[in-house]
Amino acid sequence: MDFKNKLKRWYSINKRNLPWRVTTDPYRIWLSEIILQQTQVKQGLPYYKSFVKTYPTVFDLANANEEDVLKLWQGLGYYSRARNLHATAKYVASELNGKFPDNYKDLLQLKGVGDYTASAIASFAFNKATAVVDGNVYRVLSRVFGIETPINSSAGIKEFKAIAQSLIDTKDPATYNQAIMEFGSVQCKPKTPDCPSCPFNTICIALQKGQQHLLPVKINKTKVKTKYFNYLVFRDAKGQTLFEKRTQKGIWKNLYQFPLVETEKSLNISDFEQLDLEPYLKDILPFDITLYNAIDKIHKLSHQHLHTKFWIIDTPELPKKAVSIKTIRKYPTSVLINDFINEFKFGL
DNA sequence: GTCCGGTGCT
DNA sequence: AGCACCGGAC
Repeated sequence: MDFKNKLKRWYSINKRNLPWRVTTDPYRIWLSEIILQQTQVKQGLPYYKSFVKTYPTVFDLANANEEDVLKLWQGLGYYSRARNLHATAKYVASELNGKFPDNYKDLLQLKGVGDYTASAIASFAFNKATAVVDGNVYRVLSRVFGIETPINSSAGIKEFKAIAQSLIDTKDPATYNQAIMEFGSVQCKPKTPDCPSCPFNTICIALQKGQQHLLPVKINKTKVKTKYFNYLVFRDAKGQTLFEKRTQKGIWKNLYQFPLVETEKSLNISDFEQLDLEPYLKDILPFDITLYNAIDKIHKLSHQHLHTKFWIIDTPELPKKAVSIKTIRKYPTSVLINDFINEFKFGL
């Protein structure tokens, strides 16, 4: 049996009864698809019901106040969906006589309708053979066929769309589309796929390799944050400095560093003098401050760019916890601090 | 805490 | 291509 027939057999046994699956009314299908974007069935279902009840037709929704629509949407999140929903209802009601477009290309023009939703409505309401590709489809196809192209790359988006389209049942595209998404949602789940009972467990490439959890591949898009670090490099008459353990979680936990002040932006000397350094300087007076590096030293980590300044603070006497500068190389520290120590040499 | 997920905008 | 938008599951 081929992929689509196995899938449809699985679906006929395992499908949930959901109200948008027993209608071909484009309005209700569109409404359900907008609600279900970025939203699980369990969370979206009560909203779907209340929208259908409050606004049984696209004209009812078009005639509503935006505030009332937003109120009904309250709690679902991504509120631009509700604003787009209302705008599209008004457009369909007034410009299209209440008739939704019946094909992928025209559906795509509607506000709030992207590639997935246009394909979904075209197939569910108009029986067009346009394959849907949502998060479930990416997961199922990448695992069953062992496709490692990142799903959030332009190559991956094209590749998965083409594969989905090649697998679709052209005789009954609506059922096929429902089936593959339901399968991804119920059986081929992100964290705990039920492989032992899976109809594809004899052909699934990911299962053969034991790599279900590694697929689909996503490019790490952890955005790089810019942070501004100011290290306070104290020196006293006895050749001591303050060097302390970084105990907070995150980078460099349990490594040693000079006292650190993180700021919102890069500081010049007068900014620095405005800072409230009370917690660092309460036992330390008088002092003289100079900036070691006028240009920020930029230290790059995978997810952070640290713009760093080293402030040299001379003072006659430091508190008891101060350590001899001669000993600081013995402490574990970051490359950033180590490079500074090697470069600055503390005038030695 | 981290992961998950479509569309619109730039 | 990168980011903003939100709430829930785990």
